[in-house]
Amino acid sequence: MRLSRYFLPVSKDVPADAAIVSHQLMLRTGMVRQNGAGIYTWLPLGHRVLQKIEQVVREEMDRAGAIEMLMPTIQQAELWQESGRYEDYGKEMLRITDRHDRDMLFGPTNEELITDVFRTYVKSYKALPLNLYHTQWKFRDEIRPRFGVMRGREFLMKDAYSFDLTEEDGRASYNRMFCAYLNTFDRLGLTAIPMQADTGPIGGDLSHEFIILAETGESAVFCDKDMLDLPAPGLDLDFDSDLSGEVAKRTTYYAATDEMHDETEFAKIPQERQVSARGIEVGHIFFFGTKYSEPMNATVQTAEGGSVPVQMGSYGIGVSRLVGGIIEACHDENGIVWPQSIAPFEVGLISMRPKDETVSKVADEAYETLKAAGFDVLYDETDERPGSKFNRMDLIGLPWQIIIGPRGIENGVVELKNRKSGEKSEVALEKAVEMVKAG
RNA sequence: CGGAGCGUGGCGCAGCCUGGUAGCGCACCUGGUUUGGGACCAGGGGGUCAGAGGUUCGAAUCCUCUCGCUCCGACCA
Repeated sequence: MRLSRYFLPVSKDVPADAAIVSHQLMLRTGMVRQNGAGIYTWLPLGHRVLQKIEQVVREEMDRAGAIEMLMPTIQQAELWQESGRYEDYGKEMLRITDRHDRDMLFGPTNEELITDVFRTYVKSYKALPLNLYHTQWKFRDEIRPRFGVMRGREFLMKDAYSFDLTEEDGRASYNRMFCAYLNTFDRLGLTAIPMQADTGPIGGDLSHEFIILAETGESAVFCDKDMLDLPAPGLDLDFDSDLSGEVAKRTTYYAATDEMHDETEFAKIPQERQVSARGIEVGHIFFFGTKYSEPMNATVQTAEGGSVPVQMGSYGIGVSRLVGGIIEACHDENGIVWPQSIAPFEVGLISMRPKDETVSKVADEAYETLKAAGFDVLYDETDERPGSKFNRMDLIGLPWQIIIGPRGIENGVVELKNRKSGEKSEVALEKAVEMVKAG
């Protein structure tokens, strides 16, 4: 993408309304624009990141055997009346009425809809296990939205739903999601800690929150330091195998959020391993058995000819929240430092003298070479001073910068800068391509 | 919903107390000089001062109401 043709409204000034660094940076880099309390327009740069995160989440869900679909944002009230949650959900549910005076709502989550889909089409235990997911906008009329996209009212969430014949199978599905989540967050450059969680209004008895540590996190969290060093299960994990060992490896450690915290248990950890910090919840998984299948009559026939309510779980990842969460974890005094996996562009190409024919020709060629190598490239060929170009590129945090100017051209090299380490090297373009590919 | 604060060009702010032709920095436009870490000079465009009532000869400024936003608390991906 040529910067002169792109839409990238960056700002030097820190917006007064933004209280935390990720929100400030998102506004300064022109990723989002606020429309109202907790409601945001995603501008091109922010939209790119959102889509990249969504894609990583999608790939890991697919790898774990989940199947993608798409459910609507606006739902009819009937299904919610059936499950009983139309009353239970309270004011957080945005209720609306259509022209025929029908009760509708903007979906805060999708258990009812998916259960309805399931009961309509699935009748036999032979179709199980089944895991269906989608990534869709949700609306929760929060009492107090805050911190930009971290607690918006409208937010993008990936939610998956598992269906199994028995509770034991259901727990196996839960374990698959547990491992898939660890891999997902790992790919996003995050250390996410699974923590025993309260099940809240969704219900059920088995639930974990996935928390990333950040000073600006909304909840106090406590865990064993050793947990932070556990590697993710890995992309070669066999999801058809028994994953209870992988899960147990991580659930034996002490890790709890504020509301589940047990000071006595925590004190049993050696002092130097006690981590007391703040965290951001980026994922939440539940196994809730027949909480919805029973009232909504979602049953399957068993091999014996009987009929039982299906065992369900639900698994959410806050995709739009992750944008803020990742920035909280990945920034420095100069701006954002994107992990390569989700950077809006992988390479920022800077032409130092766009008005100089030689420089411009070499830079244009480099642009084509980089694109051909498969990179997303933001090509700054604007006629601005070097300082503002460097600063802008640092601010938006692309992992690699390739700088092309008269000095390098004389020696047949480009300057490659790693945004995270700040390391600069003068190498031939081909070598730079290799280095970027290597990460 | 309880508590605190803020609404003045796109962004950051001053002006309000003590009423009298709306100002500064950034950004933007034009011309020129510049060009390896946010340049300089000259000229220029853009604001129903959140909205509605009221007081007054006169309101960004004083009074009343409404709306919006932010922060702290209880709730949550």
